[in-house]
Amino acid sequence: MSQRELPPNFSSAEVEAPLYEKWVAAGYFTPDVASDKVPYTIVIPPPNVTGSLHIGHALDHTLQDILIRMKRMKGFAALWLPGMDHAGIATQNVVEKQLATQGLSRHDLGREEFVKKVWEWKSESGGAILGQMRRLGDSVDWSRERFTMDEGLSKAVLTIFKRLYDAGLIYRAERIINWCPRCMTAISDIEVDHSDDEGELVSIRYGEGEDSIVVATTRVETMLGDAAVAVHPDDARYTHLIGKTITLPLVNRQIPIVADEHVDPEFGTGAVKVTPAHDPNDFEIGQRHSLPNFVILSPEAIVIGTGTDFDGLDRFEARKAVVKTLRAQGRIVAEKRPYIHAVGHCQRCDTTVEPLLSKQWFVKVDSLAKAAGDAVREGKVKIEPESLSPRYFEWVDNMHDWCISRQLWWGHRIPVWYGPNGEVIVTGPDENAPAGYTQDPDVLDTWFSSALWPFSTLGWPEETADLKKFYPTSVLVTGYDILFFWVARMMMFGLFATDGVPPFHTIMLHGLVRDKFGKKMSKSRGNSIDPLEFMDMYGSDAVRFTLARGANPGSDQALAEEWVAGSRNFATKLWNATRFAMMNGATVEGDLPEFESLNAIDRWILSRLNSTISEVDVLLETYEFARACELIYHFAWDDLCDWYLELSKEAFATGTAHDSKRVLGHVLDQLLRLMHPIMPFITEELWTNLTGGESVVIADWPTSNPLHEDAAGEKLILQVQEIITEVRRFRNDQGIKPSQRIPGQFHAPEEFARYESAMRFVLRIDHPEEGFFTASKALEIGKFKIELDLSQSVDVVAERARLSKDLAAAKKDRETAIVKLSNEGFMAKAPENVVVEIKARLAKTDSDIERISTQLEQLPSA
RNA sequence: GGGUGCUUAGCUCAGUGGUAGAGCGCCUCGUUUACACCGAGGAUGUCGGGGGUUCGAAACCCUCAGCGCCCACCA
Repeated sequence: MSQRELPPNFSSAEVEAPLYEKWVAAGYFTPDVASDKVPYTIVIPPPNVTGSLHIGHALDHTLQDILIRMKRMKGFAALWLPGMDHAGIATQNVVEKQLATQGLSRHDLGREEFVKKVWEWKSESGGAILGQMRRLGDSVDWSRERFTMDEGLSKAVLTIFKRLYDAGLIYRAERIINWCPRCMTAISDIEVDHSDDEGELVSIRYGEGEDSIVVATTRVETMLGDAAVAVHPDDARYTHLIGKTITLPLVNRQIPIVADEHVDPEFGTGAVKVTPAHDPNDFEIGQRHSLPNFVILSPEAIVIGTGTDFDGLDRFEARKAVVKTLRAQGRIVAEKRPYIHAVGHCQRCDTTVEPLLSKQWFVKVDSLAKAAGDAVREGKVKIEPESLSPRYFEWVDNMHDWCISRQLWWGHRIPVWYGPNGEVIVTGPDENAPAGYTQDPDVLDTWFSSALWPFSTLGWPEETADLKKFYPTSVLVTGYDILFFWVARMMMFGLFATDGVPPFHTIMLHGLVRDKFGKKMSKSRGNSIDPLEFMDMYGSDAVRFTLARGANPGSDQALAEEWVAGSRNFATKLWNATRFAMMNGATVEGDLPEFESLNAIDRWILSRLNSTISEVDVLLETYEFARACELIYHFAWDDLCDWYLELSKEAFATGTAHDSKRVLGHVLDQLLRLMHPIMPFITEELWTNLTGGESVVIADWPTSNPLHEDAAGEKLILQVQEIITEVRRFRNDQGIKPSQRIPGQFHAPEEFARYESAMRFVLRIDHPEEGFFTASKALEIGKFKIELDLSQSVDVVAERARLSKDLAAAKKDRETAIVKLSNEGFMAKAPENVVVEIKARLAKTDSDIERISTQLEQLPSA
């Protein structure tokens, strides 16, 4: 009769698309700028567009969407700032790789053609991602999409650049920067990943006889560019050499021996070779001692201009060759191999980064970073969870100047023009350089424009209505891994551009998604998870719920297919429960019956609903997604499905459930609203079917009702649950099948009388008939007693085992209670309520022990 | 080297002073009128080791051990 029914797959276009269109039609994605309520905005991160949805993006969007949906249901003018169309080096890399398959590089195409190709690729992949985000129920305002390269953002970039330049915070200088010989561009400090690699530490003797000195290096080839040898000024071993010159081997250049505080006399020989053009430390030493910069590597990292035979060799070939030659000359004093040391790699392509002397544009970060740190220190901006704020401070307080120029073609062109006579001008929006000027060929670091996101997307620098209404934004939700890249920079630029207004008041940081063993996901490991696959298999709601359920503030989450399957099961459970409720006439029509007039079962579920609503509300407001999901899960599954529906079945079956139909309708109505942000699609479908309402997306957020708090009702049902569980355990131990009906007689206190029939229904215990054999078996739970007529004899062995186990447990409880109560310290210092509780526990164990002992004695001796 | 976490049931993780929890997995029984993507029942942990504070510690302090992440210009 009952037919198995499964909900539709809410990730399929047929089911998801109409719901989505409905939300659009309901105006859900258009923020109500006229709303009186305080606006609520969330900033979403600009994902690295790679053409497919990364699980990390899915997590970002899920959490953000949950907050936005909740706020909109609460009546806020909530807005979600989009950020899909962001351009990074990653974007350029993808296209370069495509070109490489045809044996081409970007230089073969030329700047214009290349940018065109990137655009083409982006519109395809960007579109694909938009569609994928939609399947998660993403409540982004699509009309605000595509900001990166359009005029709106360009204007913001030009404005901020000029302001910073005029304020003296952008400058051009020749510095040692991180250079990627593969990408052929400068990259900033944080785009360099350090890893401990196997290298070599080679000690080389410079000079002859008494004036010789030994230096050690891991990059032997750089000795070709040495400009000096440095020692510590207080190092007695070398004082006689300071100021002298020495011959640099292979190159035969005379180089001075200088004294510099930077040198650590404890390390190695206490003498260090100085290569100002190829090492940041050495560059500084060079500056202090006016040393020349010998550039010996090309942008491709090929040795050049040394006048030696090594010219033309790749840096790594040159390293070997130089060692070989020096060894032949007897100048190698020691070689340590392998020598493990930190080596910088390009974050994008993993190529070993080369420190290179180069003329680049920088942002002077001192004042900006200070302000960014102070905003958090002064409490203007809160980092959630707070435990991650030291990470922020550590970085913001120790930041180097930020290299913002990139020798790439995709991105915002640096708005600096050079005149024929060496003039330098910066053009703001709507300004043009005079004829004959040429523009700087470099583009800006992608994070330069990203840092403008919170206000550029709102129309800044224009004083738009959106900007007035929604800036500063309320909360930024993102992974902690992006704290330095993006968050700190938004803080710096936001504070600068808007005269001290921080771009958001809360930074909510979530963790990273890892595989089911808690291991980092990586392509090479093959443990990457594709959220789209899971959405296809289990539905978008299941993926969302899984991600939200795992999102404990600031900590990583392990994700496996089993969890997603479990969430899908939960969705199915909800689907079936609602279907069952509606079959039994659950309704939202009319007023809720007077609370006091309801039976304890109804009052209990309303009371439980009440506390669930208030707790979930608090948890979501404090970004405790995982705990909110747990509460909802257990309320829906345990309280509602396993207990309320089971206990109400008898009333529904006998047609005596008028009030319960209304209560059940109310509970589901409220529960579905509460769950909507977490499982948008299925709740929309169920809620509209149940209530006939237009859309749950525009329904009011549920509020707790203090009148529905009912401690007495909860206590009574708790006892009913204990009784039922005990009887079930007995039946199970006795090997009585769940479906087998047995006759039984209830002896219970007055307050249980009203619920006897419900309990009989659940327990499958029939009223006694003629010939009822009362002596067969009596179960006692507290003051409650059930006599059962077992047609077969009682399984004495099983029953003895069961009772013995209960007895042992009770005795153990009694023991711990007695120990506590006879402890003078405890009695003197423990708070009153704890003492009362322990005393009650003791009383209970006393009566339990007596009852169980009696039962044991009455058992036939096998 | 600096910073910061973690160590609780087979696995992944909750749990900030009052008798140890969840999900998954495992064992037994079961098509009972929502649901086998299910129901009922069950087993499983001296809460990393050692000290200390406290009437009472998984939780607070010290220490040791192991693991992780971030940052870092030590040749």
